[in-house]
Amino acid sequence: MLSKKAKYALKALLYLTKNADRGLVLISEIANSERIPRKFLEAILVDLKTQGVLQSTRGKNGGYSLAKDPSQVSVGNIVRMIDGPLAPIQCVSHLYYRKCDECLNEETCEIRLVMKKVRDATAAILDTTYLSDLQKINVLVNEEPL
Amino acid sequence: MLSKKAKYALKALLYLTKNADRGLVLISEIANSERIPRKFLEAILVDLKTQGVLQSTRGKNGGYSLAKDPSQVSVGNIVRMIDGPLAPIQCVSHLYYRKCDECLNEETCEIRLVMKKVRDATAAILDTTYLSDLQKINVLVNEEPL
DNA sequence: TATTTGTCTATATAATCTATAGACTTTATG
DNA sequence: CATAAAGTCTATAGATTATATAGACAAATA
Repeated sequence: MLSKKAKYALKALLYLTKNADRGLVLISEIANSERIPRKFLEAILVDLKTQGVLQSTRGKNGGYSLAKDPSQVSVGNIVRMIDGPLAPIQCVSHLYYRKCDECLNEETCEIRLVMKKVRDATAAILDTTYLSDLQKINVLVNEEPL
Repeated sequence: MLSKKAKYALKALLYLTKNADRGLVLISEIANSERIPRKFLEAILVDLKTQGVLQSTRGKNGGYSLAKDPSQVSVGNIVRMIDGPLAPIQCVSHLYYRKCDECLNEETCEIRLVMKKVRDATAAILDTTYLSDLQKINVLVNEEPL
């Protein structure tokens, strides 16, 4: 399960992607628009800034904007930043690999093999889906005829 | 992330699958062989029994065995029994569907679409992999030449 | 009736998730 | 230079879940 934190992060980043032409956007605008608890969102944005996905300016007229091109930030990147490994078990993770405590022989672990498939399938989707891809999805929907 | 509980459940079921011909197997044997905390495993097995995957007999010569044919029990079944939904977000789950609290329009939610792909890919793997499939994996490995 | 084995109930600890409060710092602008 | 508007930092708190452990209880067999 994706944490709420990660879901909020994705929503916030997508909002900033959609509003990239408007320059800096206020935390509270994002919080209101996406119905994310204000203070919780603050912490998430600081986190994303630390990780280099966002940039911000303080003081009057300040706010947040993307630090990278939306075509360079994948959903997989973001989920990993907030929640850690995509893999259902760590012994199958690429970036967060760790041996299972109780496992005697990793080579012959059948569960490991199934979970590896799941990890690979998940990564294949999330690591090839970028913010820019998500943004495009509803363009047609929003362009309703007058 | 799969919980340890679910991983232990899978390991225990796989162990029982491999030892199906031996009749009833002791909790403590499973716990020792798979290095699962004994008392914790107990609770898991009771759970799996309640859900109809296992059967047990009390008293001397008692123990656990599978209640179904291993070709009828999928990894997806088991994971759902213990951890609930396979889906990364509930709004995309088939059996545990629930609307996201903060979501205004589910139809146009881009995040929902990516996560739906992940859920479908995961389900495609786990719902078509049965205990019997897992059991087969190491048959060749174990049949080492003398 | 003693022993073996599963069952039930309660408890404990730790971690994580989700969130909130409030003081502080920076920046623009009048 | 004072004020207002914004992000930042630190602390905390409540709830839930994960991961166990202990011990009394019930059933089956020999």
